[in-house]
Amino acid sequence: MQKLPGKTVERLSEYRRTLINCLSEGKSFIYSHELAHMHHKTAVQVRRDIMLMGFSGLQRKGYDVKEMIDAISEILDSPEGQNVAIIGIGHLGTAILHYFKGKRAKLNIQALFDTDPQKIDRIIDGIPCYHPEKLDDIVHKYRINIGILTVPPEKAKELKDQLIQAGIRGILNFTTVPLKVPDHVYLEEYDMITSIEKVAYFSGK
Amino acid sequence: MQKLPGKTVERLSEYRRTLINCLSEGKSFIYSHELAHMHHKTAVQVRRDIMLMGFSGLQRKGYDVKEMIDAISEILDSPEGQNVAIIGIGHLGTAILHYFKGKRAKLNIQALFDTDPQKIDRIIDGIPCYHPEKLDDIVHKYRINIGILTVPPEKAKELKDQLIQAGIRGILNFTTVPLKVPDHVYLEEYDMITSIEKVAYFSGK
DNA sequence: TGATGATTGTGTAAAAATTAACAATATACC
DNA sequence: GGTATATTGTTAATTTTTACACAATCATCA
Repeated sequence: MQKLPGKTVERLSEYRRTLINCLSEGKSFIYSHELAHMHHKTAVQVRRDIMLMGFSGLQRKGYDVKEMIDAISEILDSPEGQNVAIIGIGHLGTAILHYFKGKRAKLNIQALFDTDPQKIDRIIDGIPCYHPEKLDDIVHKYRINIGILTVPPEKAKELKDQLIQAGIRGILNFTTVPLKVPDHVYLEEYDMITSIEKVAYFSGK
Repeated sequence: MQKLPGKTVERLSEYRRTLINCLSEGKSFIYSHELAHMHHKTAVQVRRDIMLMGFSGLQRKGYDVKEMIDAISEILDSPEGQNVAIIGIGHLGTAILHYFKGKRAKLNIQALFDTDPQKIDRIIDGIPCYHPEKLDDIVHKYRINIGILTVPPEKAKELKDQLIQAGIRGILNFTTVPLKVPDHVYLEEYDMITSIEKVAYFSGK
């Protein structure tokens, strides 16, 4: 299937989380306007997103929560699963590890990398941590295709290059340095400072 | 001045960081296409952003780096500065604290909040940490107007309400729960899981 | 000093994203 | 069983964002 717009993908991911909560609360049907309200979106947008992914609801009853979770998972999760590495196990890397662990069956954090001797060759929260010099080996061995970069800015470029060299397909860059990647690698960047500055700007007079 | 588009504000924040690096490397002028290239943007977009904020460069010489930093700061930084609190000093809260500390003269992290007895009434990285029951007092005392929420999802709503009750103007929500806020409060939400799922989606076949 | 060429600034066009509008339809109620 | 009504699905309109195109301008160098 044709790739969906990035914005729609983001929203589907968000909807899914909410839907999982709904299900656990025993709610089995949901209206577009309910879901919209929970996400500061409009009902039309929710319906359009759902339409774009090829799912449908029942008129006057809304959407079957369980079916919709499955439909979103069908889109977002690759069937064979994907393996993830976190590069840089400082506070941010650790936060991501905790947030994520066990939440998504199809996204497995397989390896951590850090230069801290206290961490190298230890198991951290169930996941082994290695020295970055082993990056190439481990990426191949565990078929890792996604790297999450949470290293200090001065190391970002070097490790990005190593990840690409090792054949990674996607990078999520949390460092403050914008990175360049070749076309066959998907790059997503997020910058906390920017978010904070944006809040500061819009919450000021 | 009229508020700029959110996207432009984000880019200005990013440009500023790059420009500060340029300056520290002794680069005193920069072309729109150079800045664009560093940020995966087009030169036109950079020029338009600069135009929107009312700054100008010199034809054939580009933009004066120092002047442009000042121009962006004029836009993004409120002159009297803004005071920030981080609510939840787990790994993520700590990461933000470290990332941010001392980086922006006009955004002062004034207080931390956490329920961990090990942290309450201690100074963490130079900033005092309090029990959330003191939130209202401290927000007023230090004139805090921005709150960064990095608490477990089940506590998000309650602490959001307390922040708003205390008169906060902007919230940056890093929890996985979408929040509702009244119109006079600016809300920015970021969800790591969504970013990772987006990378997984677009880096898959 | 005059021609050249690179770069900015910006009106206009294009593309992308969002919203409005409304037909189709299934449910609930009488 | 018939009617009213709430909700979906989708086309069309609108708005927002980005890119194109090019005139204006100023350093540079012959």
